[in-house]
Amino acid sequence: MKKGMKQYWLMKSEPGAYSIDDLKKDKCTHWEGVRNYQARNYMRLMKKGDGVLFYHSNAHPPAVAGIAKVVKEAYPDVEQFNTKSKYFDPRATKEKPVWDVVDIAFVKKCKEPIPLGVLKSTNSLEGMVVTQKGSRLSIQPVLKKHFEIVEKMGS
DNA sequence: GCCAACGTTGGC
DNA sequence: GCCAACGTTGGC
Repeated sequence: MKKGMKQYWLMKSEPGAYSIDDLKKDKCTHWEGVRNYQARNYMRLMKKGDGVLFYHSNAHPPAVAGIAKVVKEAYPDVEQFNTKSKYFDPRATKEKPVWDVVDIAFVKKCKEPIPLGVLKSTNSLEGMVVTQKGSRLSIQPVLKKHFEIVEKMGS
């Protein structure tokens, strides 16, 4: 990836836990609680300004609900040090943190959420990770062309 | 609520 | 290092 080249991602959240409306209200949030190495590694690749498809998982239907952007690149998740937190990790130390967060900001909400079923049946989105069977990863890379198609579908 | 698809853990 | 058991995610 060339320096300065904008990248695109999809980030999943259960709307009952944190929805696009919560992000709209908050304007900006720490994406805390990622406890999967592959997802963490993708977060570490994120650059300020990258585009994010905000996806509602475990929703009815599951759908892309809006657009966000990266405003702060990966830094340690304070919850891993908090013994009271469900995200506490006894292996993590301040010197050697294990888990990171990024900060994302609200950009816009889709006029209508774009259901997973529609993404799957859109030929031009073929190969998009979220449409593949068993795609549980909570953070996924998205191709520029796919991001732009989905963004257009939501406006 | 079911279950497929993973990821993680721990015994060996 | 292998792999069975277990836990979690998330669509349906």
